[in-house]
Amino acid sequence: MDIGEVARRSGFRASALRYYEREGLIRSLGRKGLRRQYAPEVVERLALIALGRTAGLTLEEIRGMLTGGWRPRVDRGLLAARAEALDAQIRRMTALRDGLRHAAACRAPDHLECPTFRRLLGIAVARRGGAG
Amino acid sequence: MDIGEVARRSGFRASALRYYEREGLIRSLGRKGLRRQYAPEVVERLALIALGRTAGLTLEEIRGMLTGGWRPRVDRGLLAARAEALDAQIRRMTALRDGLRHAAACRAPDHLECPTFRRLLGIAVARRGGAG
DNA sequence: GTACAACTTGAAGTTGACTTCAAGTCAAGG
DNA sequence: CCTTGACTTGAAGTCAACTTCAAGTTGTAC
Repeated sequence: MDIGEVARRSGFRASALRYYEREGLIRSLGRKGLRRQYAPEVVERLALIALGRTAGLTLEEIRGMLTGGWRPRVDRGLLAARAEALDAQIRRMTALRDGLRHAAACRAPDHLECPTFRRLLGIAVARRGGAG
Repeated sequence: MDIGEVARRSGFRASALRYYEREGLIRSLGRKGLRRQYAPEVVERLALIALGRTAGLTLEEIRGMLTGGWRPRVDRGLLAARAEALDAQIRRMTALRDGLRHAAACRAPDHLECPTFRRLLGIAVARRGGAG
C-alpha cells in the first residue's frame, strides 16, 4: 500500500506516518520507486497507536508497549508496569470526573468550600496552622 | 505569601506560577514592592490545577472549570460536558489498561493475533476484503 | 509520451506549557 | 547604609508531536 492508502485507512496524515516511521513506531516494507510501501497490518498497529494517543500516552511510551511483529520479545514486567501507571492515572481522572459531576450539581458558592467536592478530589489542605 | 512560598507549598515552580498568573489561572493579591503576594487559598487552587494536569487536561480546559472565588457563575452544563469527555477518555484508558494486563499474561506471539487482546482494545479491522 | 496527482526530502513553523537567561529591583537583616 | 538573596521583566529557548513548505521525482492514466 502507498502511504496515502494507509493514511485513509488509519485516519493519520501521511506526514504523521512518515514521522512515526522515522521514530520507529511503524515500518514500511520497502519502496516502489521512491514511494514507501506498507503491509496491511500496519493499519492495526496504527489503531493501537491511536488508542494509546487518545489515552494520553506519549509516543515513547507507546513504542515501549508495541512489540508486534518485528521485536522478538515482550517485556511482561514492563507491560504490567505500564498497566499500573495507567491505572493510577485512571483513578486520578475518575476522581476529577466525579468532582466535576458533583460541581455541576452542587450549589455551593465556591467548590473549594464544598466538603463533598474536596473529599472527591482529595484536596486535604490544612485551613490554618498546619504543621506540615 | 511570596511566590517562593507558594512554590514550596504547591510544588510548582515560581516560573510556572507567573505563567499561570499571566494565563489567568491564578491571581495575586497585589504587590509588596515588586513582589507578588498571594493568598493562602491559591495553594488549593493549584492543587486542583495539578490534579487537572495529571488527569491530562489542558490549561485552557482547567481554566474553564475553575470558577472559585473570582468568577461569579459556574456553567453547570460545561462542567457536566467536561465530566463526560473525561469519562470517555477514562473508558479508552481502561480498555488500554486491560489490554496491557492481558498482554503481560498472554503467550500469543503477537498481541495483534490474540483475540482476547483485540477484543479488549476494540480493534475491529477486517483481515481481508473489507468493503469499507 | 506526456500530464499530473501522489509521492519524496530536509528544513522550518506551530502549539502548549513551561524554563532559562540577562539585566535589573528591592525588602530585610546586620 | 550596605549586602544579599529573592524577587522582577521580556525575550528567547525547549520539548513533543506533528504540520507545512519548497523543490524535486515518479507511477500511472490517458
